[in-house]
Amino acid sequence: MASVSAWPERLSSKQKRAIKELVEGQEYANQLQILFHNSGQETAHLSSPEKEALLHKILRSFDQTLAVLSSVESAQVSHSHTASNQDSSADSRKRPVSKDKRGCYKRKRTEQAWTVVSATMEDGHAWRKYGQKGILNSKHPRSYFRCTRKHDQGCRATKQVQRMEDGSQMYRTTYIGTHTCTNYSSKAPPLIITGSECWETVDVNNGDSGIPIKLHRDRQSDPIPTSVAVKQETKEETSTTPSDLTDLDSIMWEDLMGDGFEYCSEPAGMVSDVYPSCTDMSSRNFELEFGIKPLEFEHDFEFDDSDECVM
DNA sequence: GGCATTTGACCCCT
DNA sequence: AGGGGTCAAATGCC
Repeated sequence: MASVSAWPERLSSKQKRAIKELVEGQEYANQLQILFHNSGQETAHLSSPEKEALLHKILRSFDQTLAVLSSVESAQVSHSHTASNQDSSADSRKRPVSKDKRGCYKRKRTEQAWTVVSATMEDGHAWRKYGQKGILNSKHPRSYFRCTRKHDQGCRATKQVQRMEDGSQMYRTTYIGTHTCTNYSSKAPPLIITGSECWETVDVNNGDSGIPIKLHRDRQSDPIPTSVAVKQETKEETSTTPSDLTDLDSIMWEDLMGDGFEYCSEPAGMVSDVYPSCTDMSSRNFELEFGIKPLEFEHDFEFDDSDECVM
């Protein structure tokens, strides 16, 4: 168990509190995992309310963390807006050119991300394309979209869409960040699930929406398509619980958490095989969320506390 | 005119 | 150093 005592000095109190909350959540998750491990054995007497209480503690911990991080972030955003408003006109396009400033930005590193394989790029949200790039060893370019509410509501959701390499008409869409806007139409998300290439795809019905969902099941260990996984990646420090997902995300989580779906509970070793693209931290978060194995948060990660690029 | 898309430039990260 | 992500001017569309 890592200690939380040796904070980097430059971390703000809020950031320290965020880390503390994460550590607490980790402890609760470990406890819960032990309970599940031992269920049916000597701790079978433990009531499910006890487990529920632990679960609530974990969720609360993540909520607190996200709240703290959000406040830190919004403070930084408002700070950068203040700075930029001082030296530029209202319309960024009309500001004195300064081509040097092009591309001046802070790359996002803290957003939750997950991948969806879909026959369509539509998902009920309004997106605006802001870029397209050819990707090395990929036949198809990758398109970059941001939420159309980015500016008026500060929604930070983005997505990347790329045609599948297998020649099918499917698109692999990576969502980064959750919608904080209220722009979501009632249109059901087309597809939810993704997995690694070693999983096979099974079509099932998506209830009212009439849009087929492709489930990826593990051929090796799960002959019956009950095991579903969302390839959820969390970049760096941010961890997300279903409770903080909004709109589309909530629906997705409900679909996944509802009857007939259960999360993979393969041994820890399998996790890295199934989710090869996850970063260290994201794997940990995945394991944490699914209670797969005990984990240790690194405390030497850094919050990006530097000033935003002034446009 | 307003908004979306295209596309080359620029910068971050590995 | 190079790939990938983002910016923003130019352009297109309604």
